[in-house]
Amino acid sequence: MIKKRITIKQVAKEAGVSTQTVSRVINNRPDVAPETRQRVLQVIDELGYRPSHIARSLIQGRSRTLGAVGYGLEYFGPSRTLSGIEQQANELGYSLLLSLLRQPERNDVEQLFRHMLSRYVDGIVWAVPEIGNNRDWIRQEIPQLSVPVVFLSTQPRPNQSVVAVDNRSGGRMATKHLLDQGYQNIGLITGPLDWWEARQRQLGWQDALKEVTTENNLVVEGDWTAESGERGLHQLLEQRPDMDAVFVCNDQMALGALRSARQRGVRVPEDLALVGFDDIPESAYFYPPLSTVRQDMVELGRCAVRELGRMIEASQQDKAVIEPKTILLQPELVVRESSVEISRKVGE
Amino acid sequence: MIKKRITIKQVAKEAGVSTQTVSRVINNRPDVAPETRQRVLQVIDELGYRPSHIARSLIQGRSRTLGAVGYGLEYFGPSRTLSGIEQQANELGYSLLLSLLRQPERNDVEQLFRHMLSRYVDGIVWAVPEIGNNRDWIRQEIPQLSVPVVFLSTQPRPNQSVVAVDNRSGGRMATKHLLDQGYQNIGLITGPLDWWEARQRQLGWQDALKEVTTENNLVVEGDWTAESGERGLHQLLEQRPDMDAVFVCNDQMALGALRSARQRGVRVPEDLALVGFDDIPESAYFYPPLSTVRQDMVELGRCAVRELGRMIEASQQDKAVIEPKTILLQPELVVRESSVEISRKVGE
DNA sequence: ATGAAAGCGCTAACAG
DNA sequence: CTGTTAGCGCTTTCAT
Repeated sequence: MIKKRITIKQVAKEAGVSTQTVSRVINNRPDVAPETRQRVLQVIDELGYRPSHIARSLIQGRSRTLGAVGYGLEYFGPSRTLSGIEQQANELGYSLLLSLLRQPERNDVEQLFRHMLSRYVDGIVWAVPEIGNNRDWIRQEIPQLSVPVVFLSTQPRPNQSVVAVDNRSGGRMATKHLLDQGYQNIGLITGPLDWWEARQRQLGWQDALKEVTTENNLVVEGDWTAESGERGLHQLLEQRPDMDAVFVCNDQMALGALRSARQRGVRVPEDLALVGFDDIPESAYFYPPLSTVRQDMVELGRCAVRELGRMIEASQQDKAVIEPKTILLQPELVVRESSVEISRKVGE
Repeated sequence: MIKKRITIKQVAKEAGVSTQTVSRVINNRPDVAPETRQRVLQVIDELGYRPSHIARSLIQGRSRTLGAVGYGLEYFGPSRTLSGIEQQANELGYSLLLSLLRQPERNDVEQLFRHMLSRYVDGIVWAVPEIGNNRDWIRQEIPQLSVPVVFLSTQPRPNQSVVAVDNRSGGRMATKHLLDQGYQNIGLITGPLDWWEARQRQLGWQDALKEVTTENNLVVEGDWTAESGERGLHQLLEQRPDMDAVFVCNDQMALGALRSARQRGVRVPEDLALVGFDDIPESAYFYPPLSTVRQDMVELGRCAVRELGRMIEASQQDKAVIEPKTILLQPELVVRESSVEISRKVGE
């Protein structure tokens, strides 16, 4: 049952060559005589030999492994992102060392980094939302850090590589769409405002309304949950009975808002139009189907890993360190019934 | 910028001791003089030394890393499960090497295992649903495998450790609940029947109906998507206009069924009761709120890792190899409005 | 309580 | 084309 690991030495002995030659074979080096190669390959097969990645890592100081730090896997976005990260890492020939944060607000970054570095990760994808000042460590830690890091969904910073969805643009799209449909008083249910992404969506809403009066009582802060969306809409409608549309900053809260509307006898979209954010698979089946802003989280993850791969390559070749980039992915408006003028006309 | 790794040697030299002593200190061995320890610790701190996990793994033949193989992270269940796996692994002091399968039906298991073993994982959590015969490899591969493996959501097999939710019991609960509420003709929208879990839920439905006639035209096969739930209910209602309740095998399909009912003017639960499966966060906000069967996927993952940890310990100590266990987690019925008799009475 | 030697499994840098 | 010699960073003997 307890198999002893078969080493390059045993293969070498069995094949009557040096370990070097075996090494050359398993690394597909060209400078091996075809027959020798054949023989070695056969012995490898017979013995069931498999190279030790660990030994290689030790020598080369790199492990072909990427560290991924995530948060909130229970939500739709983050799990898609991780999926994208894994896919791209895999395609680039990297393994993934996964760590999940439980308290994204204040994280013991130092220890986490140490942990990953002690495992010789070649780079790190930081897929944790920027909340409060949970990025303050960057300035202190990063300069001493010996591997490239890419940040996801983070406010762009000089000298850092960041990949994010353009939430502001998304918020603008959603709001502009509502204006285009003829709605006048457009409320906002935000995410928790210590989240950078939530603030960006709010800014987008403001952008779109800039020429219209932007009043304070059109905004309520939610916490991403359906429950907060339900409460949020109640409150908003109390404050502003004349409100005829709301940009709700994620689909879950929009679902809550939908219930809220139903309970108050407010028809969507006839009396009130709603646009969400995220395009979770369920939102097409809400009642009514929810207009929303789709962000391609899988692509976000892939994109981050691609960028990280580039940085790793560059640092390996000791070229001038690659210029940190900020990549913004554009979201896409998905129009469904919860915001469509045509229903509105019919309804009124 | 390019930091050279600080080694135990440098620390030893700086502290005026041998590398051994340093090793003892960083491993918290008792046999070091207090003063020596102090000195070494101080040098470690000054130099910013961090032990290399890789070197340790090479020597000890273990890496304190668990391999996790997953699938379908974009769905609610699997991502929760992974979250649980990561949590428990972390608490037990293990890192996680993550691999995601893209085609769960036919997977190149061999290569994946090799990959993980070459990285000296101490054990593997196989969190891929059992679909078709994508477990056939077990008999061939496992005996030769040198590390413990725990299978999630897999049909229990002799000599394998399996942790799964009791889907059959869940199906029974859901159906029995509908019977208890006085519904008579209870249909079924299943998941894809090449999934073991889907078949189990179906068996649960059959169990509950065993004394009632179980007719074939009460069953439709879905594919877990809302769309298939929508189609499924249409078809079922065509076939059996007398049907007054349906157990829908996941919440997404139930959402589709809800729409289907609405479109046909069928009231839920007055004309038709619905029970789902999973208890995704949204289902409490469906219209009407969905009764469902909750499974604790986080606990599933945790439980699997705990079991794996035990197996690893045992194999390390070379005790008689631990007896493979099958652990079944019980799901829990969550009753909401989509199946409640009281509404029914009111409605009729 | 501490140190010296050996080596985990492999590759880099030379030689030949 | 192939072999030799080091040594990655650490721990495990076994001394002392």
